[in-house]
Amino acid sequence: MTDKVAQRREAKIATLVAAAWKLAGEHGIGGVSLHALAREVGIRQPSLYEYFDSKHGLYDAMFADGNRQLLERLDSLKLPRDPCAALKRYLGALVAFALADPARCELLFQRHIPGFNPSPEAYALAESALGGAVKLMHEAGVVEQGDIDCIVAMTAGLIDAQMTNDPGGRRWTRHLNRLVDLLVNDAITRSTRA
Amino acid sequence: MTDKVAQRREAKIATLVAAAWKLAGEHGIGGVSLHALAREVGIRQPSLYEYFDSKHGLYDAMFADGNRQLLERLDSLKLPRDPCAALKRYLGALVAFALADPARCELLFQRHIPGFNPSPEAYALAESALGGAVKLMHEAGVVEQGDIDCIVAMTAGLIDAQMTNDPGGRRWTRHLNRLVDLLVNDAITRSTRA
DNA sequence: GTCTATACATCGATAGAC
DNA sequence: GTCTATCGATGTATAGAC
Repeated sequence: MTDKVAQRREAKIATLVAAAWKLAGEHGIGGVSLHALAREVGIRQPSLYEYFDSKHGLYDAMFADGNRQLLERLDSLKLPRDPCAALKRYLGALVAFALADPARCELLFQRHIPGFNPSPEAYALAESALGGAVKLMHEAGVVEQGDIDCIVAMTAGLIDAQMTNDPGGRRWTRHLNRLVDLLVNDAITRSTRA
Repeated sequence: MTDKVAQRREAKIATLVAAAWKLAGEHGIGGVSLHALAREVGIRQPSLYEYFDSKHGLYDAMFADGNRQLLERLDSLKLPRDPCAALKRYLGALVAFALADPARCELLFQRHIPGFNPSPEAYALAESALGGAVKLMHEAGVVEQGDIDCIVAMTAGLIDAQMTNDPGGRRWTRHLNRLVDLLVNDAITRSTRA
């Protein structure tokens, strides 16, 4: 019935998004064009408008899809009991995920698409991933917003430097655990002393 | 003589670059078009090819110009004698410079122009600014490349988070001095203990 | 050195037949 | 739901007259 129809439609959208990721991997996230996407899946470009309202609609679907991939990966982690160790494991997985696909990283963690802003529903998925990190920071004793901001920014800085200057390497990311320890300990020290 | 000609030519190029910065400030660095630039200075678009070989040539001139602005600002700093304080002053000036103009920051410190890579001469200017920071880190006792990388990445992370999430504010940048202290002290501790 | 004119490509989006 | 056809805008770059 209509369920079957909707199901096939969702499957087709998934195919389109997957093809879009393929193109993004080859030409960068900004290099994805609707013409190329249609060619990739064997249809004509105007037919895409049956599935996406606009190009931003495609980006939004990709944004949601990428964040769902991330959440899936984070949810599957077996976190150690020690809160700080758990935080390091969580952030390490996040960093590895970001670096595994530069184009995906561009869309999810950087702002490379002029005029694109994710829909509230898609953005909620991204918030969820960040929320997981914040929760672990709290458990590790990092409660001040400023200290949380620092850990987030430092992690993002490592990702960015690694991807820009040494893609595929470990020159920057190898310092993640040490820096997390450093910032967590500093945050705890200043919190308890206050 | 020919000096006068060359001089007027350089002045015109400077005018063009300034106009390009104006457009970049209004529409983002990627929103600078040669048509708009020509219109801005009252000439026709093909005439620009008298001054730049291509659009990347324009970007290269802007990249060099932006880095010259940065070096000028950094050179004019009165640095305190204490090496760590000097480093903080230097990085603080760099962060302020980066945040003062988002479009300039896009071109100089991020990689937002597909296919653009600065010429060796222009890139040397950027290296010079970074070199100043590295020199101060050395004087402050940070000698390991890994520790230098961390301070650089952390600083860039603060800039990026600040510009993306709170442009014009201080939510992230206010932690710069504290984090520099933290990372410098940690680097010194591990170096002398080794 | 600046102009007119234009080539040439890409892209997002829409109209309407089937 | 997919197609053909096409619009309309934007963009870089070149040829050649003045």
